[in-house]
Amino acid sequence: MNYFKVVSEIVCSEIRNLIEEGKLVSDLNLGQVGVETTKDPVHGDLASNAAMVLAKPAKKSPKELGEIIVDRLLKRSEFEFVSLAGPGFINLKMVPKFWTRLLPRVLESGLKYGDCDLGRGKTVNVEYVSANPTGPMHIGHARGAVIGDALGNLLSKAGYEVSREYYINDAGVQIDVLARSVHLRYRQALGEKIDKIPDGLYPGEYLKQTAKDLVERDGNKWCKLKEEIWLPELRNFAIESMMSLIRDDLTALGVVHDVFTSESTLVFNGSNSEVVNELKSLDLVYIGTLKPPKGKILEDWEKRPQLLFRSTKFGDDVDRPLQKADGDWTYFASDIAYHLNKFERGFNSMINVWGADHKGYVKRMKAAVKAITRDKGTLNVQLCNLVNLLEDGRPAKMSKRAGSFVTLREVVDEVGKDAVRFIMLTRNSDAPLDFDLRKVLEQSKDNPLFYVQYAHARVCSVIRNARVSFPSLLLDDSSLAKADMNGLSDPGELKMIRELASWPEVVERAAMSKEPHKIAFYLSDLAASFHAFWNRGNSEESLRFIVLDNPQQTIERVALARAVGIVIGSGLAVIGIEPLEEMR
RNA sequence: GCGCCCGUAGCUCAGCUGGAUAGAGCACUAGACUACGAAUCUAGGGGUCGGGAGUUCGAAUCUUCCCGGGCGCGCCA
Repeated sequence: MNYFKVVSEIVCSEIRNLIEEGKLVSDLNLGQVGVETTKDPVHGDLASNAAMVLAKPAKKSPKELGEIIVDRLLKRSEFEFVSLAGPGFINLKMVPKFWTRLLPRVLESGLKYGDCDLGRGKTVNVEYVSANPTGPMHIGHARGAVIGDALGNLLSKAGYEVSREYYINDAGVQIDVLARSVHLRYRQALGEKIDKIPDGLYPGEYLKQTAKDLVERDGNKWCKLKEEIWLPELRNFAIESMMSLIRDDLTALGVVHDVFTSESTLVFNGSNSEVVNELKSLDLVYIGTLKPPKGKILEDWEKRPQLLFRSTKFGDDVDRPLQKADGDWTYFASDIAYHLNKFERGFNSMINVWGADHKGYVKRMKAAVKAITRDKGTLNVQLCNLVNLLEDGRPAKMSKRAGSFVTLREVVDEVGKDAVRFIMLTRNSDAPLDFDLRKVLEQSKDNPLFYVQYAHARVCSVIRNARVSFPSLLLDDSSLAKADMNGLSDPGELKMIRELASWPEVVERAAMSKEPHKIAFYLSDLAASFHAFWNRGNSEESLRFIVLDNPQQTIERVALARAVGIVIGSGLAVIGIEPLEEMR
C-alpha cells in the first residue's frame, strides 16, 4: 500500500476514461505520469505532472489538457480541492479522511508496515565487511558492516530474498605474514626474548593471545622447526583465531552474515584455474604486455608479458592481469572465481559493499561478472568512504598500545552499538563521515539517534499516561485501529500522518537506490514533526495527546502517536536498532 | 596523463532520480517550562546551487567545456 501509487492511479484512470470517451488521443503513454509531495502547503498535499508530460503527445497545451483532467478529478470524492497551477501542475488536496484512514492500517500491520514487493521474492546476495583476517576490526570496517547489514534488512523489507555473505581473504601473502607474526609471538610466549617486532610483520598485541592459545594447544611443538614445516599449520591456526576475533567484533556490533566463503578453499578446489579456462574458451584471455600507467612513477617497472583478461571488451579501461610473475593467481582471478561461485549458487543479483579505496577495482569486476555469467548476472558495488574518528571535533587520540589503531571494539564499548550503527547511516555512503565520540553520547538533538529515540520514548510515555488517565479505555493496537479518526484535523496531525503515509515510498526508493541512509534521514524528519506537535501541546492544552475531558480525542491522538512509534520502530529495525521505551 | 566521485547558507550536509519562491541542523538573534518528559519547540536574518554554454514548457539535478578538491591507476589485498 503506497499512497503515491493510489493517487497516481486515480489520476491515470480518469485519463484513461477520457481516452475511452474519445476526448484525448488514444496513444498516450501514462508511464511518466506520477504524483509528488508539494513543498508549499498552499499547493495542497500532492501534485501531478500529468498535464505537463502528456501535453505534447496529446497535442494540447499543458493548461488546456490540465483543465480537462482537473474537471474530471473534481468529481471524485477523494479530493478536497483540485487546481491547475504554475506551468501545469495539478495540485491535489486530499480530504482528511483519505489520510486518517491510513492509521488503522499502520496499527494493524505493525512493524510490517512499509514492506513492499519491489523484489518480488528475487534472491540477492549482499557481501559486506570481508575484512582481511589479519586483526580485529577498526572503525572504518564498521561503516561497511553497518551499511551492508542495513542494506540487507532494507532489501528484505522490500521483498527480496537476501543472503548475507562474508568473503574471507585467507589466501594471499598477507596470511603468510600473519603466520610468521604469530610464530614470533609464539616463541615469545615460550620464553624467548623478542626486543622488537621486525619490519614487515604485524606488531599488534592482539597476536599475543593467539600465540598463547597455540602454546596451550600444541606446547612447544612448532618452536624449533623450519618455516616450511610450521607455516601451513600456523596459517590455519592464525586465520581461525583472527576470524573468531572478527566474529566477536561483528557480534558486538549486531552484524550478522548467513554465509562465510573462504578464498583459500576456492583456490584449493581449483576454481581459479577453472574460471580462467572458462574465460579462455570464450576467447577472453590472452598473453600481452601492458603499458606503464602514465603520470605515476613506478621505479620497478619492467615490461613483462602477462596473462590478461579482456576486460576492455566489457567497459574497463585496460585489460587486467590474472596471473602474477611467480605463477600465482592474482586477487582478481580469485575474485572472478568467487563471483562465478556466487552466481552458480543462484545469485544473479550481487551487491558488494566495498571501501572507497577499491574504487579502481569496480569496473574490472563488473566486466568480469558480465563476461563470466554471459550477461545474466549483475554486480552492484556500494562504496563507502572514510570515517574520521573525532573527539570534541579534534581527531581522536590513537590507542596507546603500539602498533594498534582505535579498534571497533573500543568504540562500541565507549558509545554502544546503536550509536555506531545510526551515525554510520547519517551520510551518503560515498561521502566521508565524521564520527565524534563525544557528540554521539550527547543527549541533545545534535545526536540524531537520541533525537529519534526520544520521540519513541515520548510515544511510549503518552500511552503509559493515557492508561492511567483513562483506565477504562482499551488502548492496545487492535482496539486503537477500530477508532474513528475523524477528529484528527490539525495541520500538525495531518502532517505526521502524511509522513507516515510516505514510509512505504521511502522504503521503496531507498531499496531501489540501495541507500539505507535514507531511512535514517526519514526517521529524523518524522521525529521532528512529532516533537513539534508535542510542543504545541505545552502552550495549548487542547493539542495534547491526552485530553482529560475528551476520551474520544485522546483515543485518536494515542492512535496517531502509536502509529508514529510503530513506524519509528520499523525504521530502526532496518538500521538494526531496538527502540527505547524510556530514556531516563 | 587517464578513469571515477565531489563542489549547495559562515560550518556540517539534505534535495524525493527534470518540477513551482533551493531546504534542514549547528552557530547567531529573539521568544515559549507551576513539565501529557522544555533532553524539546517557535520565529528571524543568511544563497549568482564552483563558472560558462547547451538540451526544453522547466535544470542544483541531464550534456559539454573550464576552475577547484578527493581517490584510484601491472605482478597488494
